[in-house]
Amino acid sequence: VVTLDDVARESGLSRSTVSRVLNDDPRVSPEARVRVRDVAQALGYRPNRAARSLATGRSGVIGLVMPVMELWDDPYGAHVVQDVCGAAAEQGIGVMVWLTRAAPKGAVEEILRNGIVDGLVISSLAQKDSWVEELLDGSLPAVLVGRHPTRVDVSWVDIDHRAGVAALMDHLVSIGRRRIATITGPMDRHDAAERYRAYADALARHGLPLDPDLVAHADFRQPQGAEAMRALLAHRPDAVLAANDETAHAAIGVLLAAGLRVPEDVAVTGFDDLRRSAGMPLTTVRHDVAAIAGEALDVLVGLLRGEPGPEHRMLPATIVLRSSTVATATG
Amino acid sequence: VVTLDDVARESGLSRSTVSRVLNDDPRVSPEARVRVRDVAQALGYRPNRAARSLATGRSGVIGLVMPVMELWDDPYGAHVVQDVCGAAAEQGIGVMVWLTRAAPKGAVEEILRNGIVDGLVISSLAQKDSWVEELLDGSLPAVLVGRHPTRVDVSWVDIDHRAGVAALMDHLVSIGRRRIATITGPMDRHDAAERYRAYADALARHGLPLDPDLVAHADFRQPQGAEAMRALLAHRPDAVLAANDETAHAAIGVLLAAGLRVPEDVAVTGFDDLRRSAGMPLTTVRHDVAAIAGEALDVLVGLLRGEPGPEHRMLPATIVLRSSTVATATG
DNA sequence: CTGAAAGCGCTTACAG
DNA sequence: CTGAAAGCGCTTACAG
Repeated sequence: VVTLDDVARESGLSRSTVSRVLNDDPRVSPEARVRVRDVAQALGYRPNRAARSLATGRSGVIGLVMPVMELWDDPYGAHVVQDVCGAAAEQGIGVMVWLTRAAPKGAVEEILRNGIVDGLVISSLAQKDSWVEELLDGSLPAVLVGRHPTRVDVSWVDIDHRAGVAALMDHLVSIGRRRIATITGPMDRHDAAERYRAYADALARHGLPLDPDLVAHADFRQPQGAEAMRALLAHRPDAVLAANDETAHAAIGVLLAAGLRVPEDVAVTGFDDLRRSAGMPLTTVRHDVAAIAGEALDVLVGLLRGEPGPEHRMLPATIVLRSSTVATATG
Repeated sequence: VVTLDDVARESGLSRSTVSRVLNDDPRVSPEARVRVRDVAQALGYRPNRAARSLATGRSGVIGLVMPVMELWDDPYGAHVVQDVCGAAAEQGIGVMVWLTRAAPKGAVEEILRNGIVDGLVISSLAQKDSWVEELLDGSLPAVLVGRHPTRVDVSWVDIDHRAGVAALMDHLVSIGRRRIATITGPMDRHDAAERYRAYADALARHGLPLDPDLVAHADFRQPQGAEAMRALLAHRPDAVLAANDETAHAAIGVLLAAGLRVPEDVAVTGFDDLRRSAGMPLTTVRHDVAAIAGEALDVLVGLLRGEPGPEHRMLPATIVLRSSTVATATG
């Protein structure tokens, strides 16, 4: 393989200069810059990451930690993995993934001291995960994705779940719905809890009662979502705010099977807009995971550069109207 | 941080000896071994991976490459990620994950030359993925997970899909079913194609006709699976071999909704047994992804040690009988 | 703007 | 069985 020495020899310059060019150090003459670039290109030079890492003390690799369960619930988790990896790749940063189990004994220690990652992106929607706290108390710079923790001393990036749901509720009320039911997600998850809270808040804001009969619990997945919808049926809602798109699709299936029209008889909303589904076009909130991942990486890179933390970024939630609530919508 | 030098100084031995102890080199006296271990422990020494990597030319990190789509289709993909990471962690090996998109231009180059991984675990069920070929033609040792490629010069680990389906079919025939329908997976995937082939083979073996009306196509996911089952309903099958568990559950839902009894009127089988579902206990084939991941890692570690390849390992498929085919089964 | 030199923390022939 | 020494391929003050 070709090393920095080879490039130096071939270009007639010193290793120092070659190194500077490769690291975009401004203290290099334009001529040297061009020459080095050309030679490096011609020789197909690629810096040795281990050597660089040893010299600088940084690896150019970050860790992504996520409970493996989040890969199950809905498309969200997979999007996080994909988009964090994508955003990192764009910056030449590598990603090591730890999919933690429920009780990751020793895992925290292992992650913190593995000695290969510079910092951490942590995705945990669970309301209380002791291992997250342990990780945050460790020595690695870290940023939380998709969670608004109770702790205010940690950096996080999240979208505004409550604003999104508030917009959906306003929309439902504006089209004349008054018996608005909800199917929640797993309430031990931060995002599900936030969305439910926003549902309750919106009812109050519009002077509507919070009817327990109109609240059904599910787990973000279709089978449970369908079950919840069947339970709701007896109470004749004229709208259903589902905690996510999967659940919304399941609900629509049940409604149609029961001979009801969507949206004429019952309007249905979802949350996420992560994948084009076979079902009816959904009025929903766009959960832009790619944007979240990009922001998270941005925050982490800042921390790695020594910028002061913590940094908090709340991304706006965009509502999209489609035919599950608006009969005339093009979808 | 504490380095190897610190351990050497503190233990009164040379760096060479300390290094040997840490690498389990047999040429060390028992006394030295104990002394070094104690001191290292007391000081909380952790080897610097970059330094070790630079000295040895190996990183102790492998790459996992998988099309991001496989995370969507069914629980299988997520299991691969989880189990490969788990198996690697047990051996102190790190994993970098690349979730490739459909057309990963530049990605192959990036993966091959990123300079940080020693070898690759590649998971691709697509029948033809040009990037897989490119990766295999690269300079990194690699093992394929869950695929039986056309190329015979590459190492792979897979379970015996055909044997699994054959066993399911024998079982269905043995309980008297003759109008056995199937709901396939996406036929451009190797696993789906294998399972379908085994279905056809089994029919022939039992002298049963392959009736096109009894074949419906789906994509491993519930909505399409339900659709396929509805299409099948008109042709009155007495059994349904679904391409995976998700599809089987969807099929059962449709059957029950149509007023049919499972298994009395229609027996249903799945494939995977990856997660405990809320639905009816399924007769299925156990797809032991953890075992596959373990074998794959074993093969890769062997290749990294310089053992000659390619290595091929076909794992047996275990069939489990439950109440979706056997009314008396305990589930 | 450029280069010689030291150093990052390990491993591994080589000599004893 | 043990140690002194060279080397892995970079970066970065330091001097010019």
